Amino acid sequence: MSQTVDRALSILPLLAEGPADLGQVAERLDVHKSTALRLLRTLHEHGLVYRQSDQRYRLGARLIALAQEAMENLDIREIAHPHLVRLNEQCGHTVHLAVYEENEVLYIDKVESRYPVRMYSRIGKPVAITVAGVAKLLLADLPEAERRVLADKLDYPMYTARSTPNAPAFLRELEKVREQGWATDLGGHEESINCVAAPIRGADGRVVAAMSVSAPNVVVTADELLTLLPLVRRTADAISGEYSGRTPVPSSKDPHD
Amino acid sequence: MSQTVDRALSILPLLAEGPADLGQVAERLDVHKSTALRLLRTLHEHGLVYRQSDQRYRLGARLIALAQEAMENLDIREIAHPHLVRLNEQCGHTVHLAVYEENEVLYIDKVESRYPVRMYSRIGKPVAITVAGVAKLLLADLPEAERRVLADKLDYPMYTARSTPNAPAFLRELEKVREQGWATDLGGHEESINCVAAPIRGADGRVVAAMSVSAPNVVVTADELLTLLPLVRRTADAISGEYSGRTPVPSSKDPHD
DNA sequence: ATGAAGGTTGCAGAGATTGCAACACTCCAG
DNA sequence: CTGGAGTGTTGCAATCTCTGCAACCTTCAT
Repeated sequence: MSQTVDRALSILPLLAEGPADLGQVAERLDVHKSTALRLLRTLHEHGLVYRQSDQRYRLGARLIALAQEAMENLDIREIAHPHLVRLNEQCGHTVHLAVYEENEVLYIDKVESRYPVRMYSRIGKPVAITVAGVAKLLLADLPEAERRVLADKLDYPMYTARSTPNAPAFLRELEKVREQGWATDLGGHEESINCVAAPIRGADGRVVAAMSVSAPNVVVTADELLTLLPLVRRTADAISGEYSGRTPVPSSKDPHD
Repeated sequence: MSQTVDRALSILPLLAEGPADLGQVAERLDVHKSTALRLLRTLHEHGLVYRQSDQRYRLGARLIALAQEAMENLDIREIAHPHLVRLNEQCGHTVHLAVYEENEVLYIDKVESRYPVRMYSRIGKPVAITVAGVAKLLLADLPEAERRVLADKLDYPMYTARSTPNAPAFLRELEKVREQGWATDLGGHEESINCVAAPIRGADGRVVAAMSVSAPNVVVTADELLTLLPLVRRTADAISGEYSGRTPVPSSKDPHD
């Protein structure tokens, strides 16, 4: 909508791939070097871009700090965190919290497993959207039309033999998840890792976030993990209740109105 | 340098404070509503801004994902991580890695203490720059002129009675740190928490990052923590060596040139 | 020294951006 | 049901900003 800003912002994902010098940026944006320079300067002034000693540009520290603040402002995260910790204390496995936003599902919180074998994941990292239990729950709650459109746009990488292979299969899975009110991922992302997931709902019943417990086969079998389902659902419901204001929150700072 | 981009980027920190509606954004930017709308739209298209259900805007998920990539591309982080983990296995305490950039010091990696008592800190969070051991090391390495200017600009919050009180004291401390080649923070940020820190240097000898081990009094006394200094320094040196290419890296993917 | 490669600046023309005003929409009160 | 306030949205013309160019500067390697 705004050409200049559009160009400037296009620089960010470009630099996310790795540092680049002025010429490379200009070329990829298809603009004159001087134009690229001025855009980079503006980004630099705002701290979103940093110029390293070899004069190449990369993403700057303020970006990281901004993202940090963005996450802390997601109040679902604040409310959920203590519940996640408690769940982790009870079962010992890795607990994740994720939200959906504009065609992406992101982990926004994580409590690490107490077992030595941990799975790889990181807060802020986009989730494997076609297989993760939390992703299924979040997408299953979208209006049907939107769900169909999105399912068509997605790629269906076969991480393992049990990955969701294509859009129709995915839509069927979402329908199932929608009805049963919980989801699993049994080795669909990594052969040896399973997870059980449950939805967190706002006051209007819409799914605002999803949480999951994950563990590798070597620690517990899929069946054993499934026995945790009631606990996971209870935790999710507790968070839902607090989030939608049904439970008097133990102690919280006053909102500014 | 570029008015349009400048305005657009100014929206980000504004939204970092909390969600805002179109009118509020326009007012704070001192532009017409329609202008603010178009800037917000552009930010939205790039996913940096999200429109929540009540039509207010807040920072978007792509921002978080971008920051994630930014951090993963800091190769010092990649190189250092296994060393930090090993150090944590040896001593059991919380290990931090931090870098300096444009008047800020940021934690870019962290390995949690294995003890139940943990300190609060988060990757991406700006460090308490006047007291943290890692901050002292990073600032101590700046050219003297720059150090003086920066020291003057800083605030000196008295987190505790042992916090650095003012610029002259800070500069003296930096001088000391510079000479001894390591730093501590003994209760300067939180009364009961101490830390020992060591610098990581590039091939040219400049300090590119700093790492620290932190632990609360209730777990180990300050004196006990200090006995870890040689270990911390050895770890930092190992990272320095690998970072500046003196050590043949065990295995690494090919750079694209 | 010399040349090449990349970064930086002033300038005039082109074109994008701006603010305005009118319009759409939602919500609430009468 | 109707009217009105509060917001968000769009078309348009004037203008001010941004763009690309070309010349200049700096750094580095030969």
